[in-house]
Amino acid sequence: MRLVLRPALLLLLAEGDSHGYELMDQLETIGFETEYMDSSILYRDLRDMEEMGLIQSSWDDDSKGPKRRVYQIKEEGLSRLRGWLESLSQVQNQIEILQNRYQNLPKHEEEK
Amino acid sequence: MRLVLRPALLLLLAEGDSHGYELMDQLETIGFETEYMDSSILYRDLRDMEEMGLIQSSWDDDSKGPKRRVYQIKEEGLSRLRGWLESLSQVQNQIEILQNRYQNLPKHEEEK
DNA sequence: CTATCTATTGACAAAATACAGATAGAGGGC
DNA sequence: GCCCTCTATCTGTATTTTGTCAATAGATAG
Repeated sequence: MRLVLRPALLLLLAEGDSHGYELMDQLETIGFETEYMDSSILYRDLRDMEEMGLIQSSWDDDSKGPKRRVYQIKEEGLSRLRGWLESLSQVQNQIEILQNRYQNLPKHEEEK
Repeated sequence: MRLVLRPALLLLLAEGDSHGYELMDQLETIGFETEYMDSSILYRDLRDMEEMGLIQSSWDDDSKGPKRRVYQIKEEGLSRLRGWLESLSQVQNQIEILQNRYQNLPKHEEEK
């Protein structure tokens, strides 16, 4: 889900420059199961965020293998990240309420 | 977002039968800002979940005003709710990691 | 020379969301 | 009666977002 994916990508880039293929791996450290993820979504999000002016890219020609497009976070990316994290904490709050109220369902007791 | 909306609707129905218009209000108790929400999405989600066999509806003709379609959760709805809550706790985990790592960003210190 | 890993991109179908109404009963104010 | 507001549900359609699948291409190991 983009809801978490984009903030995750921005955070990783805030921690250091990276390229798509590497970000894919790094996402696992944030709890994403990238084995079931299609990478095209990630690349698309990166290009979208570049269009939005949150990150910028340049070709890394020195590395071996196919060329990499290396992304770097911009100031606007950092402030957007802050904003996204704030709205994510609202989501977190909603989920927490759901979990709590589920535990307190009357009929639920018997199934324990 | 459907990601949280549907589990929220199911939970409310697990707590007791209700109809669309009332659910709209009840959503606020789960942290939704329904003033900015389009009700058509809610009604569509309810009908979708009925098609999925998670809930069932019947007309309440006794109430005054326009007829209400009252929804009731089914067994399948309850087990689906469990499943959705489990995947939501993964999301919760991801968000938590993001928040923590954001707090630990090196450059971040200066801006405090 | 072919299979695999690295790395990015494009095209199209499918699903979700936003937006903008249509319909309709009940009640209050004038 | 007429208008307005509140309750209540539903439909259509445009737009955006996602998912899926495949194409391309350099490097390396066998």
